[in-house]
Amino acid sequence: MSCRILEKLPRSFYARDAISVAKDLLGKFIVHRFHGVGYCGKIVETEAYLGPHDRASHSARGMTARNAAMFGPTGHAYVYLIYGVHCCFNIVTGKQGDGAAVLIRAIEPIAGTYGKTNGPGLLARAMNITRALNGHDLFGDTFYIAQSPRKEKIVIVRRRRIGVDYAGAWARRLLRFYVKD
DNA sequence: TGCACGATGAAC
DNA sequence: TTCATCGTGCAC
Repeated sequence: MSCRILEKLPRSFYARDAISVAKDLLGKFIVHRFHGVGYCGKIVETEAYLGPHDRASHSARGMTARNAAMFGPTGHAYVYLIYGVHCCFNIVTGKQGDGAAVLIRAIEPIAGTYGKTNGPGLLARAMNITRALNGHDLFGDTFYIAQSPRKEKIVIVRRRRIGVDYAGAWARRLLRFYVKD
């Protein structure tokens, strides 16, 4: 499959503010190899979670056993369980200790995926991303983010984040990004 | 030790 | 539109 030749994103890509990373991740590829199967998907929707000051963020209430990975080194994965059922895949951004991350909400299936991919829980399942990958460095050979193989023009749409109404003013900020259509 | 809640998904 | 479902975090 063509995913093998894709170039990994440099670590400096993630060492920026979550908003920039969330926008720039659109169109990039997630590659995951597991039990001999290669999963590959194009990122089409993300959300930025800025850090402890962002009330909608998991890091808003300080570091706990669950969200420790979110305060870890940039470019690592933060995978958590929501509603006791679904896994959600995030990428740590900024500097270590920032508690900032970008949630991957939807992908476009390229290879190896099964089922739907248009939701945080669904895409994790489709790509076999589990909590075993929590804290995983995204620069290994089995799980990483890669450049888009060809330069394509994408139209980015900004919207409010989903399911964070409890976060007050933070819930209204336009921190969700997706590719038009 | 108990309980309320949620960055959801699937059924109806 | 409604509900199942259960790991977390926090109250007691």
